[in-house]
Amino acid sequence: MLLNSDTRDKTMPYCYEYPRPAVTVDVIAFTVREGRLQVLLVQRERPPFAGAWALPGGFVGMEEPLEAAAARELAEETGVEGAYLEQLYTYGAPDRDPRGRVITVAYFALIPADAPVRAEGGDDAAQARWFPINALPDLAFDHAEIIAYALRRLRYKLEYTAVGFQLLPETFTLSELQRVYEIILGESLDKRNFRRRILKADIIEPLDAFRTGEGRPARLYRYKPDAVAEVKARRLFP
Amino acid sequence: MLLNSDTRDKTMPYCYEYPRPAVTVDVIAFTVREGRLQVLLVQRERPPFAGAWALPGGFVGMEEPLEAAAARELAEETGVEGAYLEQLYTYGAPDRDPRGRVITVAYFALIPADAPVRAEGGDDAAQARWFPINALPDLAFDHAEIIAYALRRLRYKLEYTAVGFQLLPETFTLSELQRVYEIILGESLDKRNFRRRILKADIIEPLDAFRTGEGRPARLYRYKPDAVAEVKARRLFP
DNA sequence: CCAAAAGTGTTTGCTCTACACCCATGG
DNA sequence: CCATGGGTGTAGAGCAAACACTTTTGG
Repeated sequence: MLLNSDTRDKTMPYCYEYPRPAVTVDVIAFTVREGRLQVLLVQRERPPFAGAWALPGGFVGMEEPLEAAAARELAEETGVEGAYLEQLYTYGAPDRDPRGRVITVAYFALIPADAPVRAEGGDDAAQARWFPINALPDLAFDHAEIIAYALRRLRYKLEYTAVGFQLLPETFTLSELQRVYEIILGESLDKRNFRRRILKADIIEPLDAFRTGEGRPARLYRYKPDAVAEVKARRLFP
Repeated sequence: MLLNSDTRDKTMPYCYEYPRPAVTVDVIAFTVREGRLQVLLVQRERPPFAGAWALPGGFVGMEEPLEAAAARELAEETGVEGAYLEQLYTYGAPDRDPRGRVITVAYFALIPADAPVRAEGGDDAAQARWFPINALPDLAFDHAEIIAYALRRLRYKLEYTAVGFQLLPETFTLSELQRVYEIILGESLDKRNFRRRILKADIIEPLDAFRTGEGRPARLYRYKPDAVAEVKARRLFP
């Protein structure tokens, strides 16, 4: 079998002459809206699984880094750029796609609550929608498994890392931050302990501004600009 | 460009007609021998990087699961089967291989100290050798970066998971186990605290046998058979 | 009996948890 | 002045770290 032979650099004596799997990226985009953790899904238009919901994703360009492909797919589907992206896992069971061998590199993304997301039918023909994590439709391929794992990892990261900020606007109140944690972890937290822990971590700083609403106005915070770099440094996944 | 078109299922109307990256697996095989943490490397015979040392690895078969490919490469290089294997990360920078686009799924493996490893020139033409982690030769591709990350992850896992047993024979003494931890973490640990922690974790059980040598004989332990399953369950990486 | 490694408890500091009331604002 | 959410401190328990001597065997 001689395939892909025209993409081969003839000066390099190595055996590239085999059929290759297709490589895709899939993105698990999380956001917190309407008090719930939600995941972005798109409706498939073509078989297999036509009409079913699936993770946004697509083929990796031949000159495109993997994370760039994930960022591109996310941007195409939602218009969101610059979101937090992290490689999750690579799924490659031979039968995971009925069309043939497709290996997919899954990324998870955190979308700030105030990001203007163009969903509900983006310019890509496919319809895109947010679904609450506990009310997912039937999913194509092995995407249910992928989402379940992404959720585990998100919860886990939330406990030892400062990644929760990525789901909030640039400035936020401590109560808003706590609510995000509670929604994702699925349990309620003690206000005083939460504030103490977060402040001791020394990754957010108070601003001279307040959010006004019902009740006493709440001080606004932002994460320290250099804490962003630190979150990356602490990452266990490069 | 119409490539790979003969592998396509014609009943499936989807665009597979694009060039594809090659997909490989690379294995970072750790072992503890001669009091040091070591990594298995093979010497490349062909360009690029002919003569340089590299991680064992190779192409993924079209019907082969990713982990199976990693296990196969490891077995071909060392004869070791059934070792602990865990997916590490997928590397896909467009320029990481001068021959063209090669995406590699890296796995790390833990080889028990008593496993009969056929290295030093296996039946595969390439020579294979263990290298101490702190005395690595120049490495091909981005393999130095991959090993650095694998080491970080190994150290991290050792602290919150019971993975250290995978580097020891089926039965071992607590001192041997402690030595493995010390070698990998690069620091010495308090004997009493170490024993208390390990025993409280309730994953190993004492046997009615002793290892005799210089000094007082040491009780042998093994990890509980069902603890193996539990280690897998605790895994954060499916 | 001596060398060598195995084995064993207690104290102390610290971190995490549980818990209840006053404060500032808008209507 | 009242309803609403924001903001604050302390005591007790459980956990982790520091630390030194006795025991068993082989030579």
